Amino acid sequence: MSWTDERVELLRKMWNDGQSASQIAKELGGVTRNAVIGKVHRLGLSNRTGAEAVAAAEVEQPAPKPEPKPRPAAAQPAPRPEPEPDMTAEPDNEPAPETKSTQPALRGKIVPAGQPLPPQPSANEISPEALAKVSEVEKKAKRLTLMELTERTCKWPVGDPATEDFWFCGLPVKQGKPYCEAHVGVAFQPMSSRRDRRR
DNA sequence: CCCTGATTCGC
DNA sequence: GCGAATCAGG
Repeated sequence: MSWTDERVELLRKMWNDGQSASQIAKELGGVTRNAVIGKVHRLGLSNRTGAEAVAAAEVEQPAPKPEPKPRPAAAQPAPRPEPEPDMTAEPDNEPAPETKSTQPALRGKIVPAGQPLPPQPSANEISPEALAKVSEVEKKAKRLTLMELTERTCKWPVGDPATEDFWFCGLPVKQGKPYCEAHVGVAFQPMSSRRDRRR
């Protein structure tokens, strides 16, 4: 692969967008993160300042790092892969026997548009904190595509699969979980209380 | 261990 | 110019 104008442009865009070299490399394909970094330096845009060096990429993302107050609000966290009730509240059991099929849990079937989430038993017993954390995390998400997911990236889907505005969290997963810490919080719910169903 | 960017230097 | 190897750090 060579650095065509298009590829360089994408590189610039992503770099100025705050994407990491490895992410850019994955996006471009055919190059390693080293190649990307090397190119970045040769292009003289190693310094990600938006001060002035930015001559060709005016895609400034207004989100330096203020102190947003994401309230628990959350009325519809779009996705809910598998709110596994989790019977032990302890991550001892491996829900996914498959080691080869890297396919996310949401593989099943695409819910016929119209009925987002059929099974929603006693669902939302998730702590408001967890939800707040999720919405907060989604701002820092890597926004990976299905193909970019690895065994160490959070596979929590965000957005509507039917639209372009769909991606996977992509942040580092927790332990051997399929999700990052924040998403594990909502995916694996501990038994609310032992009273629920005195089984 | 996973990841980040920075540098070097043979090609 | 390119990027693998390496370095330095989180």
